[in-house]
Amino acid sequence: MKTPADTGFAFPEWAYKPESSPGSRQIQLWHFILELLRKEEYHDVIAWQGDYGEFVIKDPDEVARLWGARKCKPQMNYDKLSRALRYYYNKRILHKTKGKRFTYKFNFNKLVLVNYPFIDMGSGRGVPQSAPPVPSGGTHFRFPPSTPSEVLSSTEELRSPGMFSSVGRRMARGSVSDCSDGTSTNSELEEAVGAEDRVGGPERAFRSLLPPRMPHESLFRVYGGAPNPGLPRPAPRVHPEPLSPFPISPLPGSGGLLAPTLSPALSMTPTPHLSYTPSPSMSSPMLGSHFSFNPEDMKHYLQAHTQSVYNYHLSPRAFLHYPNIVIPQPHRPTPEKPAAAHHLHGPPMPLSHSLSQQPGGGEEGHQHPSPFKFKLQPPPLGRKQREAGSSMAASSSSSSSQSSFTGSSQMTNSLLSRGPPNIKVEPISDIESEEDVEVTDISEEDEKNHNDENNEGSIFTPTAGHNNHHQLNNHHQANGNSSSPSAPLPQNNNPDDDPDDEVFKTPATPPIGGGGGLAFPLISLKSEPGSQAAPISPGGTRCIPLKLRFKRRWSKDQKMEADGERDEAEDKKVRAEGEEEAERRGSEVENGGGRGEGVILGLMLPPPPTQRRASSELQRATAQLSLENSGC
DNA sequence: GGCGGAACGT
DNA sequence: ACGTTCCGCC
Repeated sequence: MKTPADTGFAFPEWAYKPESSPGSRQIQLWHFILELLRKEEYHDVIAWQGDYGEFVIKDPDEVARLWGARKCKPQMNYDKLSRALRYYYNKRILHKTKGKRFTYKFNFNKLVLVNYPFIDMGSGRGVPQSAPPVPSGGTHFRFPPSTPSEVLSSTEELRSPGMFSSVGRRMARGSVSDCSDGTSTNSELEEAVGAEDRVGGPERAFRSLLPPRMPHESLFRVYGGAPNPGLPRPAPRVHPEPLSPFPISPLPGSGGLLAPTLSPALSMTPTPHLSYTPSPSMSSPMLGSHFSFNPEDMKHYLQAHTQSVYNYHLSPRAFLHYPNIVIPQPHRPTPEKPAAAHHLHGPPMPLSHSLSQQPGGGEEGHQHPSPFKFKLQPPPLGRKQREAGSSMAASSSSSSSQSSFTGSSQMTNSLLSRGPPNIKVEPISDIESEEDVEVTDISEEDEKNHNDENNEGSIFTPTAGHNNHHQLNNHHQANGNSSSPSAPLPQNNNPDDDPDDEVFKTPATPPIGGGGGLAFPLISLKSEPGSQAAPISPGGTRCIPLKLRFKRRWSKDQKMEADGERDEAEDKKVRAEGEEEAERRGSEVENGGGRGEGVILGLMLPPPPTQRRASSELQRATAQLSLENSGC
């Protein structure tokens, strides 16, 4: 559809659809809420509160007014707004914090991230409201290229300012407009937006992303940055000015960033998958093991996130650690993937230049889009059906599984590449779900649950558990030992995939491949095989061309997806039965369930090639995010 | 305050 | 799909 080919990413509908996407023409309530949350000016009316993703509407009437202004619905009031919010329960975008008035909580697990990798929700427990969205560094993010498609299609676009320009215009325009109604309340937001317009260099933006604070780092198993295990949070958060959150500020070029900082998105989300899984998605090709991720993949992935970040200027938390991720492999010596390994240690990839390098460095590379797919949330069931159920029975009637999407992570390349990427992974005992582990918690702690909720989880997770373990082992071996030559990862991989798969998978970018676009994958492939050989071994196992690996993985993924869908269906049923609570927790669930849906962000793989939307969408969405304000 | 159905609009 | 509006119920 939209831009088909080009893109590599597919997102969940709600998350990214153009319409739903943040920037989309018609802003969605949750995007709007997020927007308010990230602006200090509105902290008196709405702010992050205690738990991760939890926010409180301090002034319901004002929030409603602002929302009404944005939507040109002067009649808006909290009662109506809250109704809209309640619809998000089913979608799993939000849930109500019981017992607290006007307090809701985002289920970031699944969602967002993609779009808003950086959001910082309250920073977890620790930080109450503040959650500054801004990434550290003061860098402000910029919107991405105007449209995803563009981005995807042409690598250059990302870099080129021109892209932005278009966006900027839109934004600008948007800001101005008022509702015909006469209520022009939106001015405030809009102003902010306007500020955003300015476009800086995209590149900078990337760099800028940094790792802000990591609240829960500990939570995550892996964190990259070896360097900063705990970032002291120096001054990480810079709040942007109220009005203009994203000033132009150029980043510090050089330094910025830790280059490494990768996408936070992951981190934030509870969902593990992404977070960490960088690999998986990417990994598909490479490693299967838990963590495996190729540097390349990671890069791509990260890049993608980064972009998102920019786009959204969300907060950084997400990033946490990507910079160098080290994976400890307690048990098995082998690292994940061969390729990865060397990448990590060794030579920076070509791609890397973009982010990793310094500003002057040059062009960034290319961010080729690679399609990922993610599955996000499960589709909510319609209650209608339920009703129907009376007659029909709620059974599963409709299947609306939107859950999957793909995204591509184009950008990641650079991220990882930076130097020696070390990825640190915390010990994984668990296994199985890397994913689970990874993310976990962040937010959730509070909730206990675990249970089910996961409906979502259910979606994906099929059997991962068992398999995973098994697989994992394999992976490890593969990686480390290489003893198992044949199957190093890819094949079996299911393992990694699985979880990851669900999480995100990366296809090889087939579609894209052709030609025009660049598929990053391709690139990576080339690079790998190339000279650097895998450290691994003689055995050569790993040598498998990435392409093949991807392919294999892909296939699996697809299968997986299929499973996933089924799960969803089940999910729905379950829900129907009643699991409200579960649902609520669902979000949190991630911990446990992990894999489930979340997926998050982006990483999941793409399913059928056909589906994948392009990355373009992604970008588009991001770009639009900013636009949202404009509204009416 | 909060929930969720229903009709309706886009 | 995604609300918006209205409304009854707890």
